[in-house]
Parts: sequence; C-alpha cells; structure tokens
Amino acid sequence: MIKKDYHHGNLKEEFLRIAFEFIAKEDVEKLTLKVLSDATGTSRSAIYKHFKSRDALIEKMIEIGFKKFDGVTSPILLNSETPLVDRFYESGKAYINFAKENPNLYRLLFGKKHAHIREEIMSIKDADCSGFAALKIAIEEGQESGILKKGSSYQQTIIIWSSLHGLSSLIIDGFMDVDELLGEIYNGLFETLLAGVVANKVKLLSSLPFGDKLLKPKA
Amino acid sequence: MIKKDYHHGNLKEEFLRIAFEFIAKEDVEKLTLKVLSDATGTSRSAIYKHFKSRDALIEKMIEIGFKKFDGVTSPILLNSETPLVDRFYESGKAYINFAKENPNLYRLLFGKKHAHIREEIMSIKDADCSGFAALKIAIEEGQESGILKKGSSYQQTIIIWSSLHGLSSLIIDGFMDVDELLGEIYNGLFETLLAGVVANKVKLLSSLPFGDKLLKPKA
DNA sequence: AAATAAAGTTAACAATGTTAACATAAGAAA
DNA sequence: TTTCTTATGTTAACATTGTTAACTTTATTT
Repeated sequence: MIKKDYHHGNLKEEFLRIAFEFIAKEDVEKLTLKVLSDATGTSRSAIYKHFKSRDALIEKMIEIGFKKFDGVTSPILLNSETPLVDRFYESGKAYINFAKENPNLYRLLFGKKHAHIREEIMSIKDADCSGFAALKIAIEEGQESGILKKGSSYQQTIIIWSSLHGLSSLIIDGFMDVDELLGEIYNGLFETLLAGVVANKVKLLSSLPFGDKLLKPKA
Repeated sequence: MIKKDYHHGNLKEEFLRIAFEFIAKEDVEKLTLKVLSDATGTSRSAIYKHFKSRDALIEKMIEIGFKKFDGVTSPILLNSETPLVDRFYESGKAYINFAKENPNLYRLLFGKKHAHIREEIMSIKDADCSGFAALKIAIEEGQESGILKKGSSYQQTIIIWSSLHGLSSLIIDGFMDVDELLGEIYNGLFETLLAGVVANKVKLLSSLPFGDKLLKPKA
C-alpha cells in the first residue's frame, strides 16, 4: 500500500533516518527542524506529531545509537571462542574506530547534555548488553581464570573505559593529528593497561597484537 | 575617575567576569547575550562594542580558561623540588579536581566546538607553559634520570593525558556516582599508568601516595 | 572649541523551537 | 455506504536567539 501526498506514511522513521544521515557529516547541534522538514518535504512542525520535541527525537537517536555502539563492542568482548586478551585488544580497537567513524554520534552518546536519558536507557535495557557491562564481565572472567589480578572489577572497568574514552575523545575533538601514530599509541596504551590488570604471577610479553600468547607463567 | 550612566567604564571585563560567574553554575550553552546585558544593566547589543560576536567572547573565555588550567597543573609538574613521581601523582589529582570543580569550563576548554581557537592559543602562547607541554617535559626528565623507560615521550604523554581526560570526562558528564570511589580509582589508574612508563630495571612498590619511595632498583 | 573616536541605545532581521487552530486522510463503527 | 474518530499533516503566530544598521551620547584629541 503506497501512500502519497498528505500522509507520508512512515515519517517517523524517515526523520530518524535523515537525522542519522545528517550527523554522519555534521554535529547534532546543526540538526534543525528545517533540515528535517526540507529533507522530507513536510512542514516545519510536522515532526511534533511524531516526537514531543526536538530533544525527544535526539534522545531516540541516543537510544538507537547505543544499540549500534553496544553491537560493535559487546560481541567482541563476550565471544568465548577468542582468547581473552585478544578480545580486550580487538574491542578496544573497535571502540576507538567506532568513535573515529561516528564522531558526532559518539559525542552525542557520551556527552553531558543528555546524561539523563542515558541513565534511563541503561536501566531499561538488559544490563548485560551494554559495552560497559560486557567489559566488566570479561574482566571478571579473566579474574576467575587467574589471568587477571583479583580486585574490584568495577574499578578496573572504569580505569580501562576511561582510557579508551579519553583517547577517543582527544582524537575526535581535534587534539591529535593522529592517523599515523594512532596504532602505536593504542598499542602502548593497551600494553600499559593490560600490565595494570594482569596477575602478578603472569608475565606480560611485548609485541602486539596477538592475544594470550602475550601471557606466560612467570619464569 | 569614576564613570557612570551612559558609559559603563570597564564593560568588557565585566562581561567576562559575569560569564565566568555564570558557567560556574550553568553550561556555557545557556550563556545568552540577555544574561550578560541584564547582569550589567546594558542593552542586548552593547557587547558588540567589545566583542565581535558571542563566540568571540567565548573564545576569550577559553584563552583565560587555559591560563587558569595551566596555572593549576604545570607548576606542580615543573617544580623540581618535589620528587618526580609525587609531581605526577599530585598533578593528576589537581587535573581531575580542576575538572570536577569547573565542569562547564573544562568542557569548554576540551570540547570539540572551539578546537580551532585552542590551536591558535597553543601556538601563540609560550609552548612550555601548557599542561600538555609540562607533562611531556616531566616525562622526558624522568627518562633522562633513568626512572622512566625510554621511548616516545609524545606517545607517553598522550597515553597519560588520555586517561586523565577520560576519567575526568566520565565523572563530570555523569557516568559515575563517584565521590566515595574516586580516590581508589585514581590510585588504581595512577599505579597502572606509572607501571606502564617506569623503566624495567626499577621496581614499582604499591600503596599510594608517596612519591619516589614507590620506586626501588629491582632486586 | 571643534572634530573625531569610543561606547552606548533603539529598532529591525532572519532563524530557531514551539504551540494553537485548522485540514485532510484513514480506519472503525454505524 | 455513511459517519465518527483518530492520526497525521498544514498554516500562522510566538518568544527567544544572535546580529546588524542607524542613531546618540560621552570621551579624547587637535
């Protein structure tokens, strides 16, 4: 059933689709209602039949955005067929690449402005799906298997998360001319962070990347 | 010479003073020209005699803000009377405290939106004063004295900076209910980062804080 | 004293998000 | 079918925003 003219049909999804298309190139700040109405060929206030406000649309974007983000990071961390250290290494890389490829979305997801909706989303969704939760689970797995040192997994999660978030933010917010150096910097960061959580009786070998070969019982 | 009525006298500094007062409590986004004109008892467009635009005022705030920020972090890092490790420890703490005490300013300084002016400021000002430059210098000092491992000081600076920036950002952007845990988390992060840059022949003892006592020649 | 520059005001602009009142289409109920 | 209701769109108006132009007043220089 094709709909035309007055009734658009699926305007709500169109708005969201266009909005994501837009922030692929420009900051969400510049996403005005005019942009959306022009792109859909509707009037400026049509959006209010589908979203309570501009902010409500943006919050919907955040909800969807977190699904995308978690869909990139969590599966890597929870894939038990891969050695644990490889999972850390690859998920960290995926994290940073997500930020680099979707800088405006990343800033939207992790910025201050919509912190309230983030909390709502986190509490509503299955806690085990979020990237943060997945990292914590993986860390606990490492602790139980003896590879990682015992201790507060929450604390260790925050430390690792902080570092990834910080590096990603510095990159996408224009602190580094990065593209040549990023590989080295990431490897350096990873080695440092890994050394911080690895159990004392396990020795950390250098030269990345390749997972659990990095870890050997100390001579 | 006291000035009244029509001519305000030092409106420019008044605007800046009020602006900083404002972002002590609210985000810079909400700092409108009306806020400034109301607070000074002037008209809405008076500001244009002193700043080219609203953005120009905000960029001036960034310039001043970086002086404040660097004034808090750099002196600690460059104070050669304090053991180097203590300097790292205390400056990192000062960094995070600055962010916590001035969240809106911190976000303004390190956010994406005004990246261009940040570059201008960094290139104009004496490079050695910036917090980033000071950290790099301190790291190089540690490398020369043999405490820290040789390697790219730029890379190590970015790794440490990233982690501080990330932790600060997560805190002020509402990811953590932090106040009880922050001390432990910071100590954990510091130990991890320090372990990552300390020279192999030097052993890192636990239990913070206290500077170079942390470091002993390996048995 | 006169001329000029500096620092303020007022009035108008277009753009923004938002709302109210109205119009049309779609689907359910008669 | 016809009618009622609801969903979904339009148009017109608002206040708020940053900004500019034209004008006024004060301060400074000549």
